[in-house]
Amino acid sequence: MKTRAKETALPDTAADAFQLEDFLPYRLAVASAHVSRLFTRNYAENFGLTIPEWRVLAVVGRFQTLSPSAAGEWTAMDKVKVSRASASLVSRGLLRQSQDPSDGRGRLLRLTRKGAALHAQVVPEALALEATLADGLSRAEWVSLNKALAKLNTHCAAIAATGEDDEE
Amino acid sequence: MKTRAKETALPDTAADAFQLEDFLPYRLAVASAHVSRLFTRNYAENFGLTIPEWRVLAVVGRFQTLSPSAAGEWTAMDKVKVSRASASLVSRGLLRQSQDPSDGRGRLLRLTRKGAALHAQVVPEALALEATLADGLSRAEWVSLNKALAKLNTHCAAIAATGEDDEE
DNA sequence: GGCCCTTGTTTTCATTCAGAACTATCTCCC
DNA sequence: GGGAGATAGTTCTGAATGAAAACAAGGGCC
Repeated sequence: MKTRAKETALPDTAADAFQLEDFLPYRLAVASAHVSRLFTRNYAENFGLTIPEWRVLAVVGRFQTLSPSAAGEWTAMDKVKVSRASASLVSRGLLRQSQDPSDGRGRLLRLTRKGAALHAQVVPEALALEATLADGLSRAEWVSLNKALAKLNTHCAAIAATGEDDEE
Repeated sequence: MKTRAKETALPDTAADAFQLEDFLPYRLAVASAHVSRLFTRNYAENFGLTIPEWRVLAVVGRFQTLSPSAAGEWTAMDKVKVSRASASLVSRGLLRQSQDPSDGRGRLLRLTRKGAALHAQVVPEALALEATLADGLSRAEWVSLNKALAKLNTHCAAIAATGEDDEE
């Protein structure tokens, strides 16, 4: 455009006009990083929890009893991450892990009394932080953001699935 | 106390009902991780670029000449990340770094011919991948997602700013 | 019983990140 | 003009994260 004559005369005007800040993956990554940092700090400072630990706590608190693999599905974490997070929670007396009586390989996760108390304390806090975020948007925007993200997630999962098939 | 009653008005009932998958920070983190992985793979396999490198490339390509600190602002990265990314780009002959004649501390980033060629090649690819993501949503959903994320970003920045003031 | 699958834990190695230290330069102000 | 302090960038450090594979222990099916 302006200095086009100086350097290359390539037909890449589209590339020159590219604005990173309007690029959805960028926006998404930045938003997620912002929000994650907000939550990480809050969980770490007030409860000594990492995000994986918080997720396991949340999902076990919801289902009372859960296998690690089921926890992994609900929290979108792989088994390694679930294993580490629950080991940490167990070591702090927040979670109890027992054998699955119906399957020798399986384990069952369950909150201790202490873990349940923490859960009851953390959830409202998380919702409050979420509400703080929601304050920046109108109700309609908030709802549509949630819907769009949910849809994007399923769409990404679909893309990733087809990608795996193609590879190799 | 498993499912003692369907609904009691106690605070911990709210905690029991908490669904991680409807929690916006969770949705956002999962979506961002999905999308980031998609792009990371693509950039790495096809162009040998990491995401920070791609961001620097994009923003320098747009402004022709840019200081590292300005690049950091445009890419939402700290100076350390910019420094590493540009060092890597320089070492591969994609970027040139020179002294700022008006300030001995400052540097100026600028694409080499090779870097400009890569830029012209990567941007359409990125837009194509973005379009693939957009395919999963209606046009209106896509637009509102973008708007909502932009708004969320500015709101987060505001929250973080006030947080910093309070601390210590 | 033998073979292969699944569940879950642990290890390893490379990458990543936040924080702080460090170099060099500029600006302000005495 | 010369220090104190701020700023631009780079480098270093230790912790966290990730992917991938090794490993242990059971289960299911022939």
